[in-house]
Order: sequence, then C-alpha cells, then structure tokens
Amino acid sequence: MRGRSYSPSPPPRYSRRGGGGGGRSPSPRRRYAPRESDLPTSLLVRNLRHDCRPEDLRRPFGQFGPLKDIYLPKDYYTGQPRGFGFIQFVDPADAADAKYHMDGQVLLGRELTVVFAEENRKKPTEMRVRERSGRYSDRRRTPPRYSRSPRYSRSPPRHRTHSRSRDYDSPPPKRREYSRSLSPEDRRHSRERSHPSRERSYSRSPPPNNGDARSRSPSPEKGPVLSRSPSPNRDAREPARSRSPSQ
DNA sequence: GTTGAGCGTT
Repeated sequence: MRGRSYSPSPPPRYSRRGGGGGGRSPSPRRRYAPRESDLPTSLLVRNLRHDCRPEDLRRPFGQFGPLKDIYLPKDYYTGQPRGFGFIQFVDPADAADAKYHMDGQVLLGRELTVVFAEENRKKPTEMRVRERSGRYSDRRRTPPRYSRSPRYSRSPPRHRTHSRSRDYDSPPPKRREYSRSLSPEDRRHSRERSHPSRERSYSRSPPPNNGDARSRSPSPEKGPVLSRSPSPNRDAREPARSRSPSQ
C-alpha cells in the first residue's frame, strides 16, 4: 500500500514536456515551446494540515529556489483551510525540483502531495461567476458539503492567509453606501438615533446572497439612466425662450 | 501594477 515507487532516475530537470497539470496532458496544440515561461511555476500542494501556514511551507519549499508567492485558499464562507495550497516559484526549474523532492514528504505529520498547478489563479470575480452557474448549480449557493456548518453563520473571513504585510482585509464585496453628504460624526450621530439598538454588527456584508435574497439591487427604483432629471427650474417652462429678459 | 474566493479538501 505504501509502495510509492520512487522514480529511479532523478528529475529530468524538465525537458520541455512540462508535465504541466500534474502529469496530465497539457495541451494538444502545444508546438515548439522552448520558452521557459511556458513551464508552470505554481505548485499545488495537497494534504496540508489545516493549521498549516504559509511560513511552514516557505521554509521547505524555499530551499529549492526563491518563492514568488504562497497562498492557502480557504473556504470563503467558513474560513476553514481547505487543506491545500499553492506555491509559486520564480523559476520553473525550481518548482520542478521542489515538486519532485517535496512530493511525498511529510510536513507536520502529513504526507504532502505536490503537483503542478493546472490553471492560473482564479480571481474572486471568476469564482463568483462559478458559483452562479458552475460547481453548484443550485440557485442556493450551497457551499461545499465538506464545509458547511449552520453554526458558522455567515461570518466573512477576516482572516489573512497571507502573512505578508498586505492588507487583504476586504474580501466580500464592498459596496459604497452611506450618504456622501454626511460627515463621519454626523453619520454616527444619525446612526445612533436611527438604530439605537442595532448591534455593532455592521462590520461588513458577508457574502452576498442571503439564502434567498433575490433583490440584490439596493435601490433599483433610482434609475439614473432613465429620464434625466427634470428641470431644476420648475418655473422655467421654456428654458431657451423666456430665460433672458433681454434679447 | 494586478489578481487572495486558486483546481486536488473527507
């Protein structure tokens, strides 16, 4: 069972075949691509511990070369680590090397599985679209079964997978609300009067979609594209006519 | 210039 045969020969250092995709057929239309840029530099590391942090990966993986980035995706709704991560190298050769050496290694008591990342990173926007009609085709964006707990409520992840000094502190859609004429002070004042018993749970709107929130438009009745605003001057029925007394 | 809701999570 555990006979993970080790390849008798060392890593071929990548011979343009790039097992991109973790040994899967890359692209049939790949002609001559002697470009190193074509080689994958991102590794997908599986079977990570759930409390594994990027720093834990940086050390072992950084031995093979400079890392460009490390990212550990988490469930957007629960914030739980998904157990895998991406490690991007600067040099594809280093990535290949790291993959070969790190695949099967044990980190924090877990045997890692390292493969090449298939697709490029996905953007939040893409993910959003995906949920709309992709992985979960249900109208109810039912999160993956493996991570859906009622007790988790919908707490937006205010976690930071990245230990970098970057400020990824606004995961969910940030909608510009609040009146633009109200000063912070006024706003607060007004808020207190308006919602005296409102808990301070105004932190931020969790993932949109509230189970069955079909109305996503905050103010659909305000159509800016429709008729332009009426004349400011109600008296001036004829703007270009009796506008000037003279002439 | 980028992008953290990245595919392989039980």
